[in-house]
Amino acid sequence: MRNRDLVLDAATALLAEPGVSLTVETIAKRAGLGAATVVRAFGGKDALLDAAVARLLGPVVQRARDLLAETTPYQALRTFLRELIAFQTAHHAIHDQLTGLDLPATTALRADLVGAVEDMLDGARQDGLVRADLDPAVTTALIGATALAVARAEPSSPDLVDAYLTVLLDGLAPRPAL
Amino acid sequence: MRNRDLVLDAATALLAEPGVSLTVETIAKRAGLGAATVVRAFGGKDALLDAAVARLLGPVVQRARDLLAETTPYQALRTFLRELIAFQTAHHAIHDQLTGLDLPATTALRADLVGAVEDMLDGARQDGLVRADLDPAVTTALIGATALAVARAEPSSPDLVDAYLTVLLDGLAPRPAL
Amino acid sequence: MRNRDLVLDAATALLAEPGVSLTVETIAKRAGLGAATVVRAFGGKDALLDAAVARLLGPVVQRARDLLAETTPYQALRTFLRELIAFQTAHHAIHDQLTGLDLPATTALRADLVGAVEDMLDGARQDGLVRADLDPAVTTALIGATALAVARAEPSSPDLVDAYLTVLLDGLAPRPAL
Amino acid sequence: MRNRDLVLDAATALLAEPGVSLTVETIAKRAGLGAATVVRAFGGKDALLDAAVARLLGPVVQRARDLLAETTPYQALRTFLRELIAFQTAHHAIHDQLTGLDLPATTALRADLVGAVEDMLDGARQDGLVRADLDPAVTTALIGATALAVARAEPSSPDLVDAYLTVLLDGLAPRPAL
DNA sequence: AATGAATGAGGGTTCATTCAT
DNA sequence: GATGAATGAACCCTCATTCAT
Repeated sequence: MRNRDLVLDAATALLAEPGVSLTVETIAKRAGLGAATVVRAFGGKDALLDAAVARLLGPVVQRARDLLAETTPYQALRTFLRELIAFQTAHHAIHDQLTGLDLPATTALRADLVGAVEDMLDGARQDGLVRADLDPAVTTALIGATALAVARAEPSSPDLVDAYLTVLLDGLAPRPAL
Repeated sequence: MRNRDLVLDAATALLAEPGVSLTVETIAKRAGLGAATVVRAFGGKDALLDAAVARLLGPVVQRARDLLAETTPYQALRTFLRELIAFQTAHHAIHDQLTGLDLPATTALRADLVGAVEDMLDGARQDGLVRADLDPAVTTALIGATALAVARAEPSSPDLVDAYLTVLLDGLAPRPAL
Repeated sequence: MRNRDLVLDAATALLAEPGVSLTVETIAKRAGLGAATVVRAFGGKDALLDAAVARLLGPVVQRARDLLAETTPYQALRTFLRELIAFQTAHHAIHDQLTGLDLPATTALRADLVGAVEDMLDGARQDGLVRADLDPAVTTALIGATALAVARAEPSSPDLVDAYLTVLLDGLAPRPAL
Repeated sequence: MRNRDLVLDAATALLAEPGVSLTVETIAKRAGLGAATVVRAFGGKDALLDAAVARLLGPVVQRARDLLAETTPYQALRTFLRELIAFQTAHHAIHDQLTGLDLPATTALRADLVGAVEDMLDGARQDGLVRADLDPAVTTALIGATALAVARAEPSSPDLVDAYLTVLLDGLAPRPAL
């Protein structure tokens, strides 16, 4: 069963390469296995990709939870957003090829991740560091959508990420009294 | 050729319908033509979709230029961003199905559009309405990436768009003197 | 669309050859076409076989109805059973390869055929030529099951058919008064 | 080898369950063994199924011989046919999944079984209880084919079996003198 | 010029069988 | 001797593209 890991490694690697086909055959070849073996090990392409993405996403969610426990919500948000973008940049192709597939584990982890970001935002709002005139859920959705987009922007540059974080956090800051 | 328009209309309509297959046959059926006619009229699926997307994007670019001529850069930016997001929301599926295709006309128009936004930003910056501590090109890229993402967010809601524009423009505002 | 007939002819021919694989590729090769063409013409293997079998079964059902109209029920039964067996013998493999497939047209025609046989039996019973101590539906089922089996027996011989009809009809005759 | 029995038990059980896949893996899982073990124990799927069916058929043949020794041929025939049908009904799927396979042991046992039925028929004919105007071999073939079909009829009902035996035996009875 | 028809390439999946452990 | 793992072959199906009509 160590081949499960071989397959997941191969799928992960391909997920990080933009423009790749991401067929079962491609994954199998990358793993040094036959296509049938790959299918058999996971029971279908969807399940395979679900497992691969979930394996990638798991540590990210954990990191969000850890940051929430270790530091202030606002600081957690700053740090986590930067890391999240770095992660998504590194796995550039994740979202591209996955539309229309049934990925229950991935969906669940994404919900966890959204929840963690919402917790960060709520805490920061209570600490007076995030404006209170925006709906929390909408704000979380906004961050989720835009962070992903920044990570996947072509070409991706550190400057873009810096600019994003600057604009976002300044835009989220409480409005100064007039 | 009148059929070119029929095909483009059909492709445009299908581009706006999420979850549709967007095969040559589907487009042809929608256009009331045979599949071979569709291919022959454009020389391939990529060229067809390129033409369809370009035809959609053309008026958008023109609108950006018009706004620049009619009003202040900052106001043009505000108005255009909202309209751009509405446009992309309406043609939700555009980006989904187009990854990996070769679309030269679309690429060129996107460059035009980016240029127009950059002009808006430059003008607004010179008017003192946008912060000057961010690289113009990077800022434009940031807007391009995030506006697209907000438009394609699931579920799309007017609240999300409002929150996006609020946070973005506040985040882009010049920093108050301390 | 004359290729629909080509495909149906090929499928019919293969249906008559015992031991053949009856794959889409086999059918296509027999028809002198590509496999994709065959699938495209019918929308799937099941639909193709359904059409082929239905095309075979249609005249058989019609013949049953004609016999009912032309002659006495008992005579119709005698004649039809012999012809039915001859038909099934000629298309030996029909039933073998079709278990588990979804064949709506075939199923409907089989129901028609069963209905016709039941009409023959009912009429013959009322004419006093078939015993009245057996349930009509059960008797029809009995004939259907056994006629098919006789037709598919290996090796099939005219003697077997003769013996079957003799035994069946004698066995179905009204019991003589003691 | 004790595993041979495990495998045969599993195969036998699956043979009795209609709608089951009857793959090597399914059989192995049912037997609590690995698929490779199953194949190695018999040298192939055909041999495995041949052994399984033969093991089922053995007692049936023996029962036929016992009945011939214990009672009159006609009574043996009546009893055996009912039991044979019950047996085949219970192992409904036997014939469905076995077409096209090479099963020498099964074939041999079927020949034995046919021989026993022929003996029953011959005896009954000599006792004046079965008509003499039909070829013995053909009559045996007729019974073999139809009994199997009745057993496999869908839906199987006791009424159908009763009707079959009634019609068959009445049809096989000597013709009354005119 | 238009198209119905055809298809080659490619995708996912199943399964009996083989082999290293 | 037993098996988890691997796989080649085979199957059904989709689709952009080509071609004879």
